[in-house]
Amino acid sequence: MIEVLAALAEPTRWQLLDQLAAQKEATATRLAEGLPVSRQAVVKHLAVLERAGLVAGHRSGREMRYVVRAKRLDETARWMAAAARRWDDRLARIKELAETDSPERRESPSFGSGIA
Amino acid sequence: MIEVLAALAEPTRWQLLDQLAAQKEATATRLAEGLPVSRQAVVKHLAVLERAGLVAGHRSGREMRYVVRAKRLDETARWMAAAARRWDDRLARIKELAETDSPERRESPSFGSGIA
DNA sequence: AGAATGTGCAACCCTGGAGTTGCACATTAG
DNA sequence: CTAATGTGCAACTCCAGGGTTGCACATTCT
Repeated sequence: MIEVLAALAEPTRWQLLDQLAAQKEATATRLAEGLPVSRQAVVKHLAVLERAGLVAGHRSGREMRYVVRAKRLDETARWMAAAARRWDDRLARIKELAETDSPERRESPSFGSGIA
Repeated sequence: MIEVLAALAEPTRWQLLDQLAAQKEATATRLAEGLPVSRQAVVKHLAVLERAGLVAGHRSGREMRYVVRAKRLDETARWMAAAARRWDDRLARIKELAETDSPERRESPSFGSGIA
């Protein structure tokens, strides 16, 4: 998961993904023509994206063609949404407990070492 | 947006976020106790998270307390889901055009320089 | 006041990632 | 066959980011 996020945390890679989404298939050489970086840089980016599952490559003769994998991005989005919900739930739970358990007390000792 | 993704592309930061979601509020010093890194490292991480809007800090006396911002994560998740849908739509469009326009032709010249 | 405790700043390593160039090898085109 | 085109590998530079330590300053506790 972290792998996907790391892959997405780079502007150049988004450009590649956008181009791929616009053309369905493309080679590293072709993609590099539309960007201010060398072909090799693009190759490396594609490798990262492939490891993350955001792109898939297949060879066709001497060419290596890549396709974008929208599914993977969607999975990640859902995963993040779930995490957000978890956080919300936990915080709501804490707040509720604080009010129900002892409305007059402040500074919940939840995690403390108890020294204070 | 890239800023948020970059902030999330780091395991240690997820640990911080998880701890914060479990405790609602915590200081850098406190968070560092539960992790194998120095307080200063935690401070830096919190700064990154705050810049990304995933966390908010407010001072209370000599302490600096942080709270997790689930909303921001949810926003990002939705943004990604939207991007995934866009990719899907574009590809579907391309496929459809290829079939409707000229079912017998292969190798769409969509992006080509036209030289070939 | 004096000791604890907690922040904030700064200087400093060190590794990994982004980018480049150069070259050898494979596959097509003429 | 020969030239053109496209990949793949390797070595190398550069710097941002994660981590550390040391110290000065602020706030609280007794």
